[in-house]
Amino acid sequence: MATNESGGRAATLSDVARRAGVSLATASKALNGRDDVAPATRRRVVEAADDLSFTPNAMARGLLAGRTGTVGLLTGDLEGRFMIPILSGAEDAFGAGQVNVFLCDARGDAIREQHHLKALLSRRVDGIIVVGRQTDPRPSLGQEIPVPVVYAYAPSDDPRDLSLTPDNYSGGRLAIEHLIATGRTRIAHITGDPSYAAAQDRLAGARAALEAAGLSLVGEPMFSAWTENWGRDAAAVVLTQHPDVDAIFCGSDQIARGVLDTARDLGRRVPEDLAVIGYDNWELLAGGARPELTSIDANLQQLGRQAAQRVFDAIDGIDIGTGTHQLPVRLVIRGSTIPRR
Amino acid sequence: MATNESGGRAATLSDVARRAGVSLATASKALNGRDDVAPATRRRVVEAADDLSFTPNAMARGLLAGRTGTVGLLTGDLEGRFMIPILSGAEDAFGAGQVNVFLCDARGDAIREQHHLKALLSRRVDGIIVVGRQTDPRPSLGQEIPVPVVYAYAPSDDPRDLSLTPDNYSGGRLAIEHLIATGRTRIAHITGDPSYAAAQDRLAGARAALEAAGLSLVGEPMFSAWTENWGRDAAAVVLTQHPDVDAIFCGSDQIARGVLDTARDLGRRVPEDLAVIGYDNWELLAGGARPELTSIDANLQQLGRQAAQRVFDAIDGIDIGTGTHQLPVRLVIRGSTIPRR
DNA sequence: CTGTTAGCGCATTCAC
DNA sequence: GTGAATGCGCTAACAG
Repeated sequence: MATNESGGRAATLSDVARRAGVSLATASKALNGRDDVAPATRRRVVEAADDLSFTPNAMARGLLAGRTGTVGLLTGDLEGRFMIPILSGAEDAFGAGQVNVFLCDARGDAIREQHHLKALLSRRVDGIIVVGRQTDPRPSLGQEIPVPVVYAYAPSDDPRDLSLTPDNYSGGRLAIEHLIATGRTRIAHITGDPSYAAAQDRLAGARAALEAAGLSLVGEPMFSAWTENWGRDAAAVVLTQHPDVDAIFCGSDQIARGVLDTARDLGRRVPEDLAVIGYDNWELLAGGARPELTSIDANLQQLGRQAAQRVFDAIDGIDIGTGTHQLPVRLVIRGSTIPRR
Repeated sequence: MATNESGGRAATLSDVARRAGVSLATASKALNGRDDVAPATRRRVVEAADDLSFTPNAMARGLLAGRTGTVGLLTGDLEGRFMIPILSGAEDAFGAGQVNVFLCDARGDAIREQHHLKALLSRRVDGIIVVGRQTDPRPSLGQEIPVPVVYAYAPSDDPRDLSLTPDNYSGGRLAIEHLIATGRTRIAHITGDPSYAAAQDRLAGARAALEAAGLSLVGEPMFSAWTENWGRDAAAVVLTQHPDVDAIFCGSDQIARGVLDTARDLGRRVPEDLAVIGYDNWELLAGGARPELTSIDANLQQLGRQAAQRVFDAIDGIDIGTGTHQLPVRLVIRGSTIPRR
């Protein structure tokens, strides 16, 4: 709880002006660092403002300026693993630029999303970032929004929008190239829900890399859920049906954790007998695994930062372009693919 | 990206009034559902507003009303595991009440926190929730804040503030009572960083429950890090030094995961030979474990919701009280403490 | 029922 | 250099 400082509302610029014995206009100039004000006067004003712990009313200011210095972050699902880094990156970028972020969680509900969108427009946000929960294209907010919109993670289904999404194809390719570089040739793939674009894109990248090396996947890719349990079960199948497999590319770190479990149960040494590579580079899972998990990092925080930057640019009138941009991912090598020295 | 709808700025209430052929005031009344306006007139106004896709300017409205319908969420560290549910709960509660949330991440930096606080006050938020990253008391924002402040998770160190924090003591007690109820008597404790109040409080609760049953911990509680690796290492020590241990109470789910690993390595069957209980009920870890992990859930989303409710109440002039309130936690039973039927 | 008037807090013309 | 007006978009008194 808190107490009001001076009995009533917050101090206003008139209060400051009165206390400093100057006019409202002069007080404004003095506090805003305009140079057509006498040094002595400025000092008096600043002091008065300080005494009253005056805080300029951003609303009043925004009303005049036409910009609010706020942006909306419209997320599809806060709980998701991928929101946080993106959100964090965006908040970081905006925070440095004196911009404040309205957080709205639509909870995967289109109605709620519409409601939040309306609220954001009512607040006259200068821009909006829409963060989806999957990398599958999502419905566009439409072209009628009066402020710049950038889609992050889940691209918009309208090519006239600007979308930033991780390059899952390259991720799959990177993973396989790394496995091949460490001498693996019998590579299987265990991944999550086949209805996810992420699963399909990573697989496509993986296949391209294999093909480029004159190889192909051992067995069919195994699809099911993005869970540890699925990783365990699938690995048991793979290692039984194809005992000569020397590497498994997993669609997520969770799956990879399950795979590691089963590998140990079946007496396969990782990485000597079997290399395992995950996806997402979720520190909690990758760093806690035994051995630690090599993984693909989608640079999500970076993605959030870039989305923010684009919104910034758009607000400044810079053309930010359109279309879906695939942002680079990176390989993080740990002990599950190369033996410790 | 987006296009401006009508070449210029967003439609204003005057635009609507003009188009409907009424005065500004009438338009306002019509749109705000005041009853002293003719039905026909209202229809015309609403229609005009619709045509122009008029969205009321919340700033202008707020300027008049003295309240903005916004609150600040000042977090210490977005990345942390505990922020999200709290944040999500708060956003949920506020969202239902037409309130929008400013998200500010201080990243554990006092300077940045001060900066964000200033920004929030400048935006004239109606209230603030401060979410800390640990349950240790944190410095108060002070009593000079002109709006209600509620501290969540990390309580304020000033008893004049209102703080909501999970009841770690009860959590420790619940865990032990459950183990005892399932027939365990040789119980060890492996937990995280001893400098965390959470570690100490949970331990204290555990000790109380043991004492009440005429028991005591097997060996000294083992403190180190909140990690899977520590859980593995510590479990090896415990199970070697005290082979007769029949239960391990872990300070976090991560630690518990490590303990499960070692238990399997050493041939202990869970839960038959050894019961393991975690803390936090992190679905990802608890649900993916083999067997699934019994754990203590701190009801963080609920905590976030309650914090929001308190802020609501305070805004409405209701006295929300002071002091640190310990919110109830709950036991979630899974296969690591009771055998599957 | 409807329209006119007066601000909310501030930045920005302009005169002085 | 400084101060008196003007208006951002809107709602709440009033008066017609």
